[in-house]
Amino acid sequence: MAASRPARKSVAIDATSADTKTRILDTAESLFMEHGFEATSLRSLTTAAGVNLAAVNYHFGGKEELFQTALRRRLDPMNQERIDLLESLEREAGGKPLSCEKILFAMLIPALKLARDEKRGGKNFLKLLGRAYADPAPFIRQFLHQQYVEMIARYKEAFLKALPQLSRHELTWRLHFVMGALSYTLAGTDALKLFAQVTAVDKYDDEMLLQRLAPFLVAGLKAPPLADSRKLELVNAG
Amino acid sequence: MAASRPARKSVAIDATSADTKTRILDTAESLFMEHGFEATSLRSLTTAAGVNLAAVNYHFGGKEELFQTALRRRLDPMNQERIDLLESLEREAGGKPLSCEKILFAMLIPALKLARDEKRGGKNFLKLLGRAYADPAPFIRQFLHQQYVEMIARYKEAFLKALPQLSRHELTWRLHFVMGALSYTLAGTDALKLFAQVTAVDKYDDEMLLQRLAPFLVAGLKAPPLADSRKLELVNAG
DNA sequence: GTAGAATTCAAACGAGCGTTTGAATTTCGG
DNA sequence: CCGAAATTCAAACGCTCGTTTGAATTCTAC
Repeated sequence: MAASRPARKSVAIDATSADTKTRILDTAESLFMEHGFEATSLRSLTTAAGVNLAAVNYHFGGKEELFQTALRRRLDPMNQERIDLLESLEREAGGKPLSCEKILFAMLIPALKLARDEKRGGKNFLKLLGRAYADPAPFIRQFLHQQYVEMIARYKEAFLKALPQLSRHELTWRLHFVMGALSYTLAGTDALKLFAQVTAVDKYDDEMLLQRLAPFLVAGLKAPPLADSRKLELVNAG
Repeated sequence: MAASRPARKSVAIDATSADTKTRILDTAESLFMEHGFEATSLRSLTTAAGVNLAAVNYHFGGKEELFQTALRRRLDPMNQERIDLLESLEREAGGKPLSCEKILFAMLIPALKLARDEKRGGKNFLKLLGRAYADPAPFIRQFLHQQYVEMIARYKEAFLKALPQLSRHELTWRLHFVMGALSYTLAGTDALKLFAQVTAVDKYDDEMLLQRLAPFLVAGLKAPPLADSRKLELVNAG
C-alpha cells in the first residue's frame, strides 16, 4: 500500500496536499529547536502537530529525513542568498578586493533576514541551526558539511583577498572561530543566561545581536597573526 | 539492599574501592565526549568499562549523576584555578587594571593545562565540555550555570576594568561571543572539518589552537563598540 | 574464623522509541 | 458517481533504554 513515497498527485504540480506535511515541518522546526534531535520523539511531535503518528514516515520516510527536510527548507535558500550576495558585491567591486566588513555582512545578512521573517520560521530556525552545529550525530554532521562546503569555500576565497596578511591556514582557523561565535550566539538565549541575568529591557533581539556580533568578528578577523616570538607563556603561568 | 548510596567504608577515608568507580568515570568521560549524553547508553558504557550494568546506579545513583560527577571531577579544579590565577594577577598588579590579554590568558591557561594533562582526561574532557555547552538538556544547562556563574562574574569585573570603553551590557555580549568561539573550538575537530580539509601536517593540537584563538578574541574584545550612526544597512542589502 | 557490610552480578521490569501494517477514509480525474 | 490512488488512522511489532531486584560473592573489622 503505502510502501514507498507516493508519486505526488497526477496533474497538479504542488501546492495542495501540503497541509499535513507543512504542519509536520513547522512543528518539527519548533520542537527540534527546543529539545534537539534525539530528545524530540515522533510521538510528541505528531501529537503537537495534530497529525497521526504514521504520517511522518508516510510523508518523509523517517525521522532523520524529516530533520534534514526541515533544515533544508530554510538552509538552502539562505546559503544560496549568501552566495548570490557575495557574487553581486564582487561584481560591483569589479576586481578590487572587498572589505572584510562587507564580506562578513554578506554572510550575516541572509541569516538576519531569515530571523526576521516569521513566515519562514523566524528565530526558531536559527536556533535549530545553532543546535545542529553542535550535534554529534554523524548524519547531522555529514548533512551540514554538504550544505555548507560550497558557501564556505567561496567566502574563504573572498576573505583571503580581503585579508592578505593572513595565510590560508590561519584564515581557516579564524573562520572556524567566527562560525563558533555565530552558531553559539544563534543557538540562543539559554546559553547567554550562563553569563548574565538578561534584563527585561534587553530583550533577545536578533538584529541588535548581530549589530553587536559584527564588530567583534571583524576585529578578530583583522587581528595580526601571532608572531612566534610573542607566543604565550604557558608553562609557568601561575 | 543496595537501596541508597552506601556509607563508604567504615574507617578508611577514601582511596580504595575506587577501581570500579574510576573505570566508570574514565569511560564515561570518553564516551560522553564522543556521542553526547543522550546517545551514550549505560549498557555500552558499562560494557566498555568492563563492569556490570548495575554498577552505575550503585555507585552514582543514575546516569545524570554520573554525567555531573564526570564533569565536576575536571571542572571544579579548572575553574578554581582560573579564579586563583586571576586573583594572583590582580594582587601582582596592585590596584592597577590588568591588560585584556592577561585576563584572557588567565582564562585560557587552566583549560590548556588540563588539555595537556593526559592523566586528568586530557583533550577528552575539553571536548566533553564543549559538547555540554550546547546540550539542550535542562539538567546540564542548570549544572553548567551553577559551575560557571562565580568564575564568569569575577572575570567580567576584571574585563570591565581593562576595557573601560565598553558598557557592562556590551561586555556581557562580548563574553558571550568569546565563550561561543571557545566552546565551539574545544568541541573539536569534527566541526572544523566543515570548513577545511585538515591536513596531516596541521594535526589537531590544543596548544597551537589556543595560540591562534587568543589574538582573535583579544582583538574582538578590544574592538570599539558600534556607534549608532554606523549601524549596518540591512533591509536593502541585495 | 566468622558475622556483617560492601560490592558484583544476571535477570527482569516497565516505559518509550521509530517503524510497519493493513484496513478505513478521503480525494478526485474520468 | 464510480473506482483507483492518496491519505489517515489505530494498533501492534521489535527494540533499546534506565532502573530495580535479590541472590551470590568479596571484603574487612573484630
